[in-house]
Amino acid sequence: MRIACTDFDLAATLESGQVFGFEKLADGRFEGTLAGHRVRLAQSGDQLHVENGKGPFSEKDVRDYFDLDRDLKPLFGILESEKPLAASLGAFRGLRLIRQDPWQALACFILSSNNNVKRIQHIFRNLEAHYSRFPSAADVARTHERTLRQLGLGYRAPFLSRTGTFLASNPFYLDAMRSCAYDEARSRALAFPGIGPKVADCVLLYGFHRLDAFPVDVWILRAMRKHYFGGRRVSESRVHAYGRKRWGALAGYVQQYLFHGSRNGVIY
DNA sequence: AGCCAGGATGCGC
DNA sequence: GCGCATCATGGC
Repeated sequence: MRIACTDFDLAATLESGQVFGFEKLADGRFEGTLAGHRVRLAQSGDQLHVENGKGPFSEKDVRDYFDLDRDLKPLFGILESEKPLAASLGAFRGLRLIRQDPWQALACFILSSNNNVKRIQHIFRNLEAHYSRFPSAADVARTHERTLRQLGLGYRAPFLSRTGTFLASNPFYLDAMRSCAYDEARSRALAFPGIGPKVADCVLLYGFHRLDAFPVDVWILRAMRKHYFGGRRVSESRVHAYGRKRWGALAGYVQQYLFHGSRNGVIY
Protein backbone atom coordinates (compact mmCIF):
# COMPACT_ATOMS: atom_id res chain seq x y z
CA MET A 1 0.00 0.00 0.00
CA ARG A 2 1.24 3.47 -0.88
CA ILE A 3 -0.08 6.50 0.93
CA ALA A 4 0.49 10.12 -0.02
CA CYS A 5 1.71 12.20 2.92
CA THR A 6 2.88 15.79 3.17
CA ASP A 7 4.71 17.22 6.17
CA PHE A 8 5.43 13.76 7.50
CA ASP A 9 8.64 12.36 8.99
CA LEU A 10 8.17 8.65 9.69
CA ALA A 11 11.49 8.13 11.47
CA ALA A 12 11.10 11.14 13.77
CA THR A 13 7.56 10.08 14.55
CA LEU A 14 8.50 6.53 15.49
CA GLU A 15 11.75 7.45 17.28
CA SER A 16 10.50 10.34 19.41
CA GLY A 17 9.65 8.28 22.46
CA GLN A 18 5.88 8.24 22.07
CA VAL A 19 5.61 4.60 20.96
CA PHE A 20 7.84 1.65 21.87
CA GLY A 21 6.65 -1.17 19.63
CA PHE A 22 8.45 -0.37 16.39
CA GLU A 23 11.81 -1.84 15.54
CA LYS A 24 14.11 -0.26 13.00
CA LEU A 25 15.35 -2.87 10.53
CA ALA A 26 18.80 -2.92 8.98
CA ASP A 27 17.45 -1.47 5.73
CA GLY A 28 15.89 1.50 7.53
CA ARG A 29 12.31 0.24 7.45
CA PHE A 30 10.25 0.00 10.64
CA GLU A 31 8.40 -3.12 11.76
CA GLY A 32 5.59 -3.11 14.28
CA THR A 33 1.87 -3.50 14.88
CA LEU A 34 -0.65 -0.98 13.53
CA ALA A 35 -4.43 -1.34 13.84
CA GLY A 36 -3.91 -4.91 14.95
CA HIS A 37 -1.77 -5.89 11.98
CA ARG A 38 1.92 -6.58 11.64
CA VAL A 39 3.34 -4.03 9.20
CA ARG A 40 6.58 -2.86 7.70
CA LEU A 41 6.83 0.84 7.02
CA ALA A 42 9.10 2.86 4.79
CA GLN A 43 9.06 6.42 3.54
CA SER A 44 10.35 7.86 0.31
CA GLY A 45 9.67 11.56 0.00
CA ASP A 46 5.96 12.23 0.20
CA GLN A 47 5.01 8.57 0.04
CA LEU A 48 4.53 6.16 2.90
CA HIS A 49 4.89 2.50 1.98
CA VAL A 50 3.00 -0.03 4.05
CA GLU A 51 3.53 -3.75 3.73
CA ASN A 52 1.13 -5.96 5.62
CA GLY A 53 -0.51 -9.33 5.56
CA LYS A 54 -4.13 -9.98 4.75
CA GLY A 55 -6.93 -8.53 6.81
CA PRO A 56 -9.31 -5.61 7.34
CA PHE A 57 -6.67 -3.00 6.91
CA SER A 58 -7.25 0.30 5.16
CA GLU A 59 -5.45 3.47 4.23
CA LYS A 60 -7.71 5.25 6.68
CA ASP A 61 -6.32 3.16 9.52
CA VAL A 62 -2.83 4.37 8.66
CA ARG A 63 -3.86 8.00 8.14
CA ASP A 64 -5.64 8.03 11.51
CA TYR A 65 -2.77 6.33 13.31
CA PHE A 66 -0.21 8.85 12.10
CA ASP A 67 -2.56 11.86 12.27
CA LEU A 68 -1.84 12.46 8.58
CA ASP A 69 -4.99 14.47 7.89
CA ARG A 70 -4.03 17.21 10.31
CA ASP A 71 -2.78 20.45 8.78
CA LEU A 72 0.45 21.18 10.65
CA LYS A 73 0.81 24.75 9.37
CA PRO A 74 -0.65 26.31 12.55
CA LEU A 75 1.85 24.28 14.57
CA PHE A 76 4.72 25.27 12.28
CA GLY A 77 3.72 28.90 12.76
CA ILE A 78 4.27 28.53 16.49
CA LEU A 79 7.51 26.59 16.16
CA GLU A 80 9.02 29.04 13.69
CA SER A 81 8.48 31.96 16.02
CA GLU A 82 10.54 30.65 18.96
CA LYS A 83 14.28 29.98 18.71
CA PRO A 84 14.61 26.60 20.48
CA LEU A 85 11.51 25.26 18.77
CA ALA A 86 12.55 26.50 15.34
CA ALA A 87 15.74 24.45 15.65
CA SER A 88 13.73 21.31 16.29
CA LEU A 89 11.34 22.10 13.45
CA GLY A 90 14.31 22.45 11.10
CA ALA A 91 15.51 18.98 12.01
CA PHE A 92 12.24 17.11 12.46
CA ARG A 93 9.62 18.84 10.35
CA GLY A 94 6.77 16.36 9.90
CA LEU A 95 7.07 14.69 13.29
CA ARG A 96 3.48 13.77 14.14
CA LEU A 97 1.63 12.54 17.20
CA ILE A 98 0.38 8.97 16.89
CA ARG A 99 -3.10 7.85 17.93
CA GLN A 100 -2.32 4.87 20.14
CA ASP A 101 -4.63 2.47 21.84
CA PRO A 102 -5.42 3.99 25.27
CA TRP A 103 -4.72 0.79 27.18
CA GLN A 104 -1.44 0.20 25.40
CA ALA A 105 -0.30 3.78 25.99
CA LEU A 106 -1.28 3.52 29.64
CA ALA A 107 0.56 0.23 30.09
CA CYS A 108 3.69 1.38 28.26
CA PHE A 109 4.01 4.61 30.19
CA ILE A 110 3.58 2.83 33.51
CA LEU A 111 6.68 0.94 32.38
CA SER A 112 8.45 4.13 31.36
CA SER A 113 8.91 5.64 34.80
CA ASN A 114 12.54 5.86 35.90
CA ASN A 115 13.42 3.79 32.85
CA ASN A 116 15.13 4.32 29.52
CA VAL A 117 13.77 3.99 25.99
CA LYS A 118 15.96 1.03 25.06
CA ARG A 119 14.80 -0.96 28.04
CA ILE A 120 11.16 0.03 27.60
CA GLN A 121 11.37 -1.31 24.05
CA HIS A 122 12.98 -4.47 25.39
CA ILE A 123 10.17 -5.02 27.91
CA PHE A 124 7.61 -4.32 25.17
CA ARG A 125 9.12 -7.08 23.02
CA ASN A 126 9.21 -9.44 26.01
CA LEU A 127 5.50 -8.85 26.56
CA GLU A 128 4.66 -9.41 22.87
CA ALA A 129 6.71 -12.59 22.82
CA HIS A 130 5.18 -13.97 26.01
CA TYR A 131 1.55 -13.37 24.98
CA SER A 132 2.06 -13.69 21.18
CA ARG A 133 0.72 -10.10 20.97
CA PHE A 134 0.61 -7.05 23.17
CA PRO A 135 -1.32 -8.25 26.26
CA SER A 136 -4.82 -6.98 26.97
CA ALA A 137 -5.84 -5.81 30.42
CA ALA A 138 -7.50 -9.19 30.90
CA ASP A 139 -4.24 -10.92 29.91
CA VAL A 140 -2.39 -8.93 32.54
CA ALA A 141 -5.13 -9.56 35.12
CA ARG A 142 -4.63 -13.30 34.97
CA THR A 143 -0.83 -13.09 35.06
CA HIS A 144 1.08 -13.44 38.32
CA GLU A 145 3.22 -10.51 39.39
CA ARG A 146 6.36 -12.61 39.40
CA THR A 147 5.82 -13.44 35.73
CA LEU A 148 5.67 -9.73 34.95
CA ARG A 149 8.88 -9.26 36.91
CA GLN A 150 10.53 -11.99 34.88
CA LEU A 151 9.55 -10.09 31.74
CA GLY A 152 11.64 -7.16 33.01
CA LEU A 153 9.11 -4.89 34.69
CA GLY A 154 10.96 -4.82 38.01
CA TYR A 155 9.21 -2.92 40.77
CA ARG A 156 6.55 -1.70 38.31
CA ALA A 157 5.07 -5.21 38.04
CA PRO A 158 2.45 -4.67 40.79
CA PHE A 159 1.48 -1.32 39.24
CA LEU A 160 0.66 -2.87 35.90
CA SER A 161 -0.90 -5.91 37.54
CA ARG A 162 -3.30 -3.83 39.63
CA THR A 163 -4.15 -1.55 36.70
CA GLY A 164 -4.84 -4.53 34.44
CA THR A 165 -7.01 -6.16 37.09
CA PHE A 166 -9.08 -3.00 37.53
CA LEU A 167 -9.58 -2.44 33.80
CA ALA A 168 -10.41 -6.09 33.16
CA SER A 169 -13.35 -5.75 35.53
CA ASN A 170 -14.22 -2.21 34.32
CA PRO A 171 -13.87 -2.70 30.55
CA PHE A 172 -15.50 0.60 29.56
CA TYR A 173 -13.60 2.76 32.00
CA LEU A 174 -11.09 4.05 29.45
CA ASP A 175 -13.78 4.63 26.83
CA ALA A 176 -15.62 6.82 29.30
CA MET A 177 -12.50 8.96 29.78
CA ARG A 178 -12.71 10.06 26.16
CA SER A 179 -15.65 12.34 26.85
CA CYS A 180 -14.17 13.86 30.00
CA ALA A 181 -12.77 17.36 30.18
CA TYR A 182 -9.00 17.57 30.54
CA ASP A 183 -8.95 18.06 34.32
CA GLU A 184 -11.34 15.19 34.95
CA ALA A 185 -9.57 12.81 32.57
CA ARG A 186 -6.22 13.69 34.13
CA SER A 187 -7.37 13.09 37.69
CA ARG A 188 -8.77 9.73 36.61
CA ALA A 189 -5.45 8.81 35.01
CA LEU A 190 -3.64 9.93 38.18
CA ALA A 191 -5.75 7.54 40.25
CA PHE A 192 -4.10 4.49 38.67
CA PRO A 193 -1.18 2.99 40.59
CA GLY A 194 2.18 3.93 39.11
CA ILE A 195 0.77 6.92 37.25
CA GLY A 196 1.87 10.36 38.39
CA PRO A 197 1.65 13.81 36.79
CA LYS A 198 4.02 13.13 33.90
CA VAL A 199 2.67 9.74 32.86
CA ALA A 200 -0.92 10.98 33.21
CA ASP A 201 -0.25 13.57 30.52
CA CYS A 202 1.45 10.95 28.34
CA VAL A 203 -1.67 8.79 28.56
CA LEU A 204 -3.90 11.72 27.64
CA LEU A 205 -1.63 12.83 24.80
CA TYR A 206 -0.68 9.50 23.23
CA GLY A 207 -3.63 7.34 24.26
CA PHE A 208 -6.46 9.83 23.88
CA HIS A 209 -4.88 12.29 21.45
CA ARG A 210 -5.56 15.12 23.88
CA LEU A 211 -3.28 17.67 22.23
CA ASP A 212 -3.62 20.11 25.12
CA ALA A 213 -1.75 17.71 27.40
CA PHE A 214 1.86 18.66 28.20
CA PRO A 215 4.01 15.90 29.71
CA VAL A 216 6.94 17.29 31.70
CA ASP A 217 9.80 14.81 31.96
CA VAL A 218 13.44 15.52 32.78
CA TRP A 219 14.22 16.70 29.23
CA ILE A 220 11.25 19.05 29.03
CA LEU A 221 12.00 20.36 32.51
CA ARG A 222 15.63 21.13 31.64
CA ALA A 223 14.77 22.73 28.30
CA MET A 224 11.90 24.79 29.70
CA ARG A 225 13.90 26.03 32.67
CA LYS A 226 16.69 27.10 30.39
CA HIS A 227 14.76 28.70 27.55
CA TYR A 228 11.58 29.96 29.23
CA PHE A 229 12.48 30.56 32.88
CA GLY A 230 15.96 32.08 32.65
CA GLY A 231 17.57 29.02 34.21
CA ARG A 232 15.50 29.25 37.39
CA ARG A 233 14.74 25.95 39.11
CA VAL A 234 10.97 26.15 38.76
CA SER A 235 8.86 23.13 39.65
CA GLU A 236 7.48 20.60 37.22
CA SER A 237 3.93 21.63 38.00
CA ARG A 238 4.72 25.25 37.16
CA VAL A 239 6.35 24.23 33.89
CA HIS A 240 3.32 22.08 33.14
CA ALA A 241 0.88 24.93 33.74
CA TYR A 242 3.05 27.34 31.78
CA GLY A 243 3.33 25.08 28.73
CA ARG A 244 -0.39 24.40 28.65
CA LYS A 245 -1.24 28.07 28.89
CA ARG A 246 1.37 29.25 26.41
CA TRP A 247 0.65 26.72 23.65
CA GLY A 248 -2.94 25.81 24.43
CA ALA A 249 -4.59 23.35 22.06
CA LEU A 250 -1.21 22.47 20.48
CA ALA A 251 0.83 22.18 23.68
CA GLY A 252 1.28 18.44 23.23
CA TYR A 253 2.67 18.85 19.72
CA VAL A 254 5.04 21.60 20.85
CA GLN A 255 6.18 19.35 23.68
CA GLN A 256 6.98 16.55 21.22
CA TYR A 257 9.24 18.79 19.13
CA LEU A 258 10.87 20.19 22.26
CA PHE A 259 11.46 16.70 23.65
CA HIS A 260 12.83 15.15 20.48
CA GLY A 261 14.95 18.18 19.67
CA SER A 262 16.43 18.29 23.16
CA ARG A 263 17.14 14.58 23.28
CA ASN A 264 18.92 14.69 19.94
CA GLY A 265 21.07 17.71 20.67
CA VAL A 266 19.32 20.00 18.20
CA ILE A 267 18.27 22.25 21.07
CA TYR A 268 20.86 23.09 23.68
C1' DA B 1 31.98 1.13 39.27
C1' DG B 2 28.78 4.39 39.31
C1' DC B 3 25.34 7.14 37.11
C1' DC B 4 21.35 7.58 34.50
C1' DA B 5 16.89 6.51 32.51
C1' DG B 6 10.29 10.15 29.00
C1' DG B 7 9.02 9.04 37.58
C1' DA B 8 6.07 7.50 41.29
C1' DT B 9 5.44 6.87 46.04
C1' DG B 10 5.65 7.62 50.82
C1' DC B 11 7.61 10.04 54.21
C1' DG B 12 8.92 14.26 57.24
C1' DC B 13 8.76 19.01 57.35
C1' DG C 1 3.33 23.15 49.28
C1' DC C 2 8.65 21.22 49.03
C1' DG C 3 12.78 18.00 49.55
C1' DC C 4 14.38 13.45 49.92
C1' DA C 5 15.12 8.20 49.94
C1' DT C 6 13.73 4.28 47.73
C1' DC C 7 12.18 1.50 44.15
C1' DA C 8 14.38 -3.22 39.69
C1' DT C 9 16.95 -3.35 35.82
C1' DG C 10 20.31 -2.77 32.31
C1' DG C 11 22.79 0.40 29.08
C1' DC C 12 26.57 3.23 28.87
